Amino acid sequence: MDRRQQKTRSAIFSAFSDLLSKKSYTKITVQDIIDAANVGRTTFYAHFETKDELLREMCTEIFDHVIFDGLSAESSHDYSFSTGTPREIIPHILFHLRDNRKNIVGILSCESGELFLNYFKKYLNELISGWILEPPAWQSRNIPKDFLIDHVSGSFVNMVQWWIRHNMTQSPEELTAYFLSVMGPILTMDPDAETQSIVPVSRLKK
Amino acid sequence: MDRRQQKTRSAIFSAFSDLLSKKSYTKITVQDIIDAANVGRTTFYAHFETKDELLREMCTEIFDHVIFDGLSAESSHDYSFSTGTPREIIPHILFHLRDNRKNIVGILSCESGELFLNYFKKYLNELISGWILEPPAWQSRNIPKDFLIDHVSGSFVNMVQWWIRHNMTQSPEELTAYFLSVMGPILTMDPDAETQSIVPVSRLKK
DNA sequence: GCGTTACCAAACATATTGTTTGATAACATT
DNA sequence: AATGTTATCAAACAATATGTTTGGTAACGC
Repeated sequence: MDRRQQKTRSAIFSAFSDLLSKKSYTKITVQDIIDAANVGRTTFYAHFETKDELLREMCTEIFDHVIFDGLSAESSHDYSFSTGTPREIIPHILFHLRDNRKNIVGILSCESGELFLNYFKKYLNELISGWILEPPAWQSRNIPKDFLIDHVSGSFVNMVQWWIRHNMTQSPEELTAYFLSVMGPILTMDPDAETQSIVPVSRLKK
Repeated sequence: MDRRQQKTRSAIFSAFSDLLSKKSYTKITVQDIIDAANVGRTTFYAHFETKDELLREMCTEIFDHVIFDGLSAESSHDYSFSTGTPREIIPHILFHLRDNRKNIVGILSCESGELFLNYFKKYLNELISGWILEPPAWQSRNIPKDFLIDHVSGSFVNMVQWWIRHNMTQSPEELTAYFLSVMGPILTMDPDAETQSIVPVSRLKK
């Protein structure tokens, strides 16, 4: 890809990210972005059709290259997430989120964060659907599986929002413990399931 | 209040609600609302300073007069929610939501629903904070109480979204059962707690 | 070095916003 | 029923945002 394109693209992303930390998405105009990124009007529209598409692409970029790339690169060559338990993967994702807080917090901490989190949730659904305990247990209670998936991914992004509101002071491990606790027996792919659902706290506090 | 004001106000609310079911909040212009409500430009701005304020007021109105009025009117004269268990109150709220689906679905089913749901969540927090099991059980795991409250209310609005995506086909009781199940032992104000919480993991594993 | 391509400023038509005007009619009050 | 008040309206307004077109410049890949 042409270096000029890359430069422009990242200038726009960066400017947009900055603006999002100051203003709500709705109030940001294309003109604002153009000014902040210091690019020509024509150039902006050559890259993105609308402001909405800019947001969408930025979300995709962050999740693809920042969060999940790290995952697949470190754990194995498998690009899917079938390897790894929630207990391993969750803190991993949280670490990456915290590492990229500069890029992410601006987007999440304002009104527009909701849009971003929707994309996040969609990404997570694929991952999480493999974590839900299969038929015998939960299905037998006639709770639809897609309800459970939606509950787990919704709870996850909800937790991330909570984390950010608290300035990410908790450690990823701590947060993972919270999460697995409130998920209770829904997630049971974890080999050591009995330590998972409850209590590790004694160990945590040491 | 002047009848003309009421008429205008509800005309705007109604028009806005209709528009929200067709377009995303961002794409709706004040002009659209004015045209749909068939009111003068000046009139709109006499009622609402901005489109955002219109949304905010509409949310407040719905939650105040539609959802929670019904609650306090039927259960007791107590305006707070300290009476009643989650098992009683949750289906109650869900009923009211479904009764008013015409007003609500439009707001929730599109992108702008996120804004609305944020208001919803704030309303719920007060109610839910009374439902969280106190110290002995959950607190001892060192999970912050505000995390739990946020998790419960977040899960609730998440569920409502899921419900709407499924055209509210499930009954409020069914949905309540789902909810209490996934909440597990977090909510234990319910007298008959054993049927409420999930399950006895031992039973699960059989 | 050459052809391609991204970039830019400037100007453009169109649409939206929020305000001001002055006139009309519905309203509450007596 | 008369009166003073107030909500409504259309029309016009300036200011701003959107998205497109133009033609010229400079960086790029090969």
